[in-house]
Amino acid sequence: MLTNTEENYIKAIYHLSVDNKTVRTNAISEVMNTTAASVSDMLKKLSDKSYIHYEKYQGVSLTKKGKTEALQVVRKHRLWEVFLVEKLRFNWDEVHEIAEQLEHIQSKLLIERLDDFLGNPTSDPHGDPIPNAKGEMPVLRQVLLSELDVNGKAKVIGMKEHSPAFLQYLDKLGISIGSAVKVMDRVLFDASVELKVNDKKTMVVSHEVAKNILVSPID
Amino acid sequence: MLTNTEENYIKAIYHLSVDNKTVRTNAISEVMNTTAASVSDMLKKLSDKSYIHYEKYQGVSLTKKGKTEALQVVRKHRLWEVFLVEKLRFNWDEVHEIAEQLEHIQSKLLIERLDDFLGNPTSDPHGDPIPNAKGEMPVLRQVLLSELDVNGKAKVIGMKEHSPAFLQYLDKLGISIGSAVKVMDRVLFDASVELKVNDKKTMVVSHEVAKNILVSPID
DNA sequence: AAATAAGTTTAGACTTATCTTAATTTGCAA
DNA sequence: TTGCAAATTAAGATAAGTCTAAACTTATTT
Ligand SMILES: [Mn+2]
Ligand SMILES: [Mn+2]
Ligand SMILES: [Mn+2]
Ligand SMILES: [Mn+2]
Repeated sequence: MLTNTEENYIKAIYHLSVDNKTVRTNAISEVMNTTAASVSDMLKKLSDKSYIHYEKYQGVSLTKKGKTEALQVVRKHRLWEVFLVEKLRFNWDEVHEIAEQLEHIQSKLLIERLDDFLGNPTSDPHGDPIPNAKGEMPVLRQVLLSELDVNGKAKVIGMKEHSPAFLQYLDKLGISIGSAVKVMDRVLFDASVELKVNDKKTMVVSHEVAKNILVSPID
Repeated sequence: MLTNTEENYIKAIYHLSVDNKTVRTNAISEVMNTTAASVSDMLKKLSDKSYIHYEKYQGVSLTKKGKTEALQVVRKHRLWEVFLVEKLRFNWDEVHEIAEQLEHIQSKLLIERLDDFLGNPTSDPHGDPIPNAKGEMPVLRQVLLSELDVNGKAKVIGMKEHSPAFLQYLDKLGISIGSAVKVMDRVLFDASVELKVNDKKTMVVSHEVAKNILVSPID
């Protein structure tokens, strides 16, 4: 089986594989908080066990086997986060560290029973999708921020408009992919949206802006 | 903090400390499935960290600190077992291995929330008492086997009669302290009890026998 | 008291997993 | 084509846990 550290490396590679580009050693060393040399060691090991495709100096990508493994770890992490929030009444910002431990518990049966117990959730408390037992990601419901109900929470998953002016404006507001947003209010007059971003900053954006932000609702 | 292995050693010492006698190296090596030499190494380490009282060649006992630590691990183990059986619908004979992993998860808050979520149970699915957050063992409810309801499950915690004849008879039946018993039926005519022991053997014992066996009901 | 057996400890070393520093090599962009 | 950033290797350190073999202690017999 995989050690906890191996699982963490594979998970890191998975998360760094946003587009289908190869993942670089330095990128991994950064998220794993270690040196490039250590990463090279581990890449060799993971390659020998055929969890990754590895060509020296060219970065890595997960094999089918590696991706399956990564998705299982992600699945466990997110299911445990749901458990902690839904059943044990943790806040969504308190659960990550504990889930980092729980995700390594080995028992297929346990995780299937947990999944059922939680009602087979499709996303975790942060709005991230939960892969099913086969490692398939659910298709995310996606709506425009302008369509979200008042008090609705969601996670920003993309922008419809890509002009620098728009993106720079979002930057200034502190809104980016992955941001958690909550609609605090909607102005009747012009459909401007009062938002809370990442549970911190409150701001108002115009309807024009809101209808260019794609979000995935969090139940 | 303690490593998982250190926690397991301390727990083993705790379980071996039935009376207040000292625990011998060989006894530990047996339950830990390792050699006496390895145990000696570890005892030195645990002694240096003052989890145990250790005099060479004289066996060990837990210090106050060590006992507290042991009870926390036992508490976690048993609470997780309750969770697995009560919430995830595992059978009581399927939960031990998983609890062996879960008992090492580090988070005070988690275990307190879990305890509340489970309704602050005082015994685990095997009838073993669950220490509270302070490490105090609950006083077990205890009744005579003769008083247990039909379909009631319990754990044997002692005998009232201590004659060799009685104890040898119990031996032959396979009933000892720690045995799980379930009352399958009670004969109206003479109050004989039909029992299932350790989820396996079914047998009939007289009322005279049943009223000399102390048990602790499992809810 | 010596001898013996049983139990325990020490010495020394091994394994596995992971990390580090300090070269060295490679790929690629200017 | 050269210079540099990125990546790899070499060599070794550390930590945790384990083992075998030899030495030692304690208890029990002669
Ligand atoms: Mn998380
Ligand atoms: Mn999450
Ligand atoms: Mn158990
Ligand atoms: Mn138990």
